[in-house]
Formats: sequence, C-alpha cells, structure tokens
Amino acid sequence: MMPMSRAPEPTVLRLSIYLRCLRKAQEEGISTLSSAGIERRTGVSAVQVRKDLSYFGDFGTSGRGYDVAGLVERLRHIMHLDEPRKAVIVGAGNMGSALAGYQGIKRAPFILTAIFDNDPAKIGRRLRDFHIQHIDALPEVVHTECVDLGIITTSLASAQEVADHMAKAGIRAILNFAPVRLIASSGVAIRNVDLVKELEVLCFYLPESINC
Amino acid sequence: MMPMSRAPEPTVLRLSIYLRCLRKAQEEGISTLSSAGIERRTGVSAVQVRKDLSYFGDFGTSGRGYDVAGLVERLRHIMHLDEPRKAVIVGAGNMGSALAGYQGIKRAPFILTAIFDNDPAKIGRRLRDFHIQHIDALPEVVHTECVDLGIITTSLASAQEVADHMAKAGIRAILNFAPVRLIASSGVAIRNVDLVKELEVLCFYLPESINC
DNA sequence: TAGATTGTTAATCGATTAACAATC
DNA sequence: TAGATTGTTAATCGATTAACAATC
Repeated sequence: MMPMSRAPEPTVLRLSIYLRCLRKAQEEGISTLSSAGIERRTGVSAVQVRKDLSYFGDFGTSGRGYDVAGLVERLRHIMHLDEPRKAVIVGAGNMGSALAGYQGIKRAPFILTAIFDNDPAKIGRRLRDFHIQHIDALPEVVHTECVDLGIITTSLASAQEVADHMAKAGIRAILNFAPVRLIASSGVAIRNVDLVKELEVLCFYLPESINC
Repeated sequence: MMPMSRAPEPTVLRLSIYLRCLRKAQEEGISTLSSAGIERRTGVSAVQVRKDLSYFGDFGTSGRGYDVAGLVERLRHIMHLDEPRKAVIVGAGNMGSALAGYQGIKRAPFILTAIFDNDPAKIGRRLRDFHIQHIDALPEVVHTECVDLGIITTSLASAQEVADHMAKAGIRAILNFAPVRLIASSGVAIRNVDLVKELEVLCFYLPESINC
C-alpha cells in the first residue's frame, strides 16, 4: 500500500538485480512481467520480489503483473539512477586503469570524470581518455563537476587517507578496492570489493587438493 | 567443544577477516589476542568472533585469549589456504590484465598460472608475466597444473560458456566479474564481483543531487 | 584466589517464506 | 465470471546477541 521507507539491505541489493532483469526484458520487447516471470529470470522467488517492491510502493496490476517500462522508470528513480552520477577514481595503478577502461562504469547514468594519483611521475600522463591529476586537485574537481562517487584503487597504505580526503571534499559514496575495512566518515556510504577475501572464501568451499 | 561442520556463510566470510587481522597482529609482534581485541581491530563483536570460531573447534584459552600464530595456522587449514592454490584468468581484457598485475592474487597461497582468451589476435601476446593462451588449452593446463580457481573477466556474452568450460575442465571454484548471475554446474562454487551493482547500490544510499 | 576470558545455551532480532484476501 | 496475480499479514527460519557457567 504505502511506500515504507526502511528497506533491508538485502532488498536494496536485489533492486539492482531486478533492474537489470527488467532492462533485458525491455530489450527483448517484453512489455509485462509477473513476479513469477522475474523469478524465472533472476532466481529470486516471486514472493520475495513482491515483498521487496512493496517497500517502495504498489507497482503491479493484479492478474497481469508489472509493466516493464514503468517499473524500470520507478526503480531508476528509487535508486537515484535517473540523473547522471559522476565518479572519480583515485589510484592510477592496474586496477584504476582497468576500471577507467571498463564500459559498465562509463554507461549511463555513470560518468567517469577524472583519475587521480599522488605519484609525481604519473601526474599529467594519459590513462585511457584521461590525464592523471594530482590528488590535491580532488576537492576542486568534486566541487565544479558535482562528483557523487569516489572509487579507491590505491594501495592498502593510502586507502583510509584517500577516503578521508573524499569525504572532506563532499563525496558521499565510496567504492573501495583496497583490502581494508575503511572507517567511514558520517554520512558517507562505503562498499568494499575485496578480491583476496573472495578468493579465500572460494578456497573454503573447495575440497582439498582434488586436482593433484 | 566439538567442531560442528555447517558454518553459516556470513561466518565463512568473517573467517577471512579474522585471518587478515591476525596476520597483521603477528607482523606487529603480538602473540596473544582476545576476542575483545579482535573486535577492536575488525569491528566484529567479540561474541560473534567466539561463536564463529566455535563452529570449527576450541582454539582459545580461558582468561588469556587466542594464540595468534596458532590461530593463523588453524584458520589457514580450515580455509584450505595451507597449500598452493593455482588460479587461471579467462578474458585478457582490461580487467583480466589488471588482475594479472594485482599483487593480492599472486601472493601465497595463490599462484596465478595462466591467462586465456578466445580472440586470435591476442593469442601468444605477452600480458604481464604471461603469454595469452587460447581457451582451448584450458583443460590441458587445468589438468597438468592442478588448477583450483577460475577467474572470469570476459564479456557478459561469453561468461556462462566459459564457466561451463571451466567446470568441465575440473575447476571447482569460480570468481566471476561479468555482470550476470552464472548458472553453476553442481559442485562448483561461484562468487560474483558485480561492479555495476555496487555502484547502483551506492547511488541508492546517496541523497539526490547534493553536490549540484 | 580473583580477574579475565572462553565456549555454549537461551533469547532476540531480522529476513524469508507461506497463506490468503483483494482485485484486475 | 473465472483465472491470474498482486500486496500484506502471520509463521518460519536463521543469524546475532545476551547471559552465564566453566576454566585458565
């Protein structure tokens, strides 16, 4: 009935899954999808889909399901993806370079705006479509370009300092690739991509030495 | 008391956190750490730490805490990180290249063994310390080198096919960077790193247009 | 012994699932 | 109307937290 604000985090993660599924359906020319249809395409149970969506409003039609285009628009709005979201990368190493070339981060609504580093040897050098800027220029760029998202691809040693710089510059959301749990400034959302952790967890589920 | 096998997944994820914390403490020359000490260093509550460890055995000493070196060894064993773990990358694009240069994946117990692609133009070319091999060579390499881990950095379009190839070649654990939920062959553990999803979730938690 | 800290059992909390009335 | 499907309330499930006896 009423949009209740506080959705659990697992729900928010699934919204992104639904959005991807609906966009794909849209490309396939499908105009209506039931929660059962979304289950078939995502693996998330139909009742979970309906429950998740119900946190934000009534989007479906009894007996028919959800209008695909309409729900895409609603989800885009709910997730704040209906206007451009500018991002900057700090750390012009391997990972920063890979992300700067990654299409997913350059597609709407995301706009990759600048890349920073603190290594004097790198400043001014070209990386993909960008010139690497000194980290000191971050606040200026964040301010003039209205940057929302900060991506940290520095070494472990610099990550917390960079996160603090970002928060101070006004960035309210950080994606961190350094293998450290950052201490968040208040009001700053942080998500961590921890590749070593992922590999270690996979090893846990691996039977010991199957191949040898 | 008794090691009870079935630990919940959140527990397994935290084991990796504890291991990192303990290794750091070890480097700092700390020989004993209580669950309260681990809480201070990781943010995971002391009772959670004790509960998590209790799934696998009794590792602590009442009144003192945990022997750091001993617990590191125990955790390494529990997580199957006490012998080399060979990994291959499929997809020699930006992300594959970045991972091939990433130290975290080259440090013990991980050994990056080979990189594959299906683009004839790339085969044989040098990438970091490797020569890119044709994907058809995957089963041979997996077999002779005893590869445990497969990392997928291909496009969305190829990811499922590559996952199937990996499973058929005998790889039992896959780390997937393509933005798609892979259908796992039975007995194959899969973890997904979904960067667009991470960015979208961050946007959800972002207030709308603060900087503009 | 007294103080500190573990490992476990019971209580709580939060998310998922089941059941179902409402409605197109 | 009959069939399909939604949104919600109640029941279940699983993980976290609290309480505490055991023990070094």
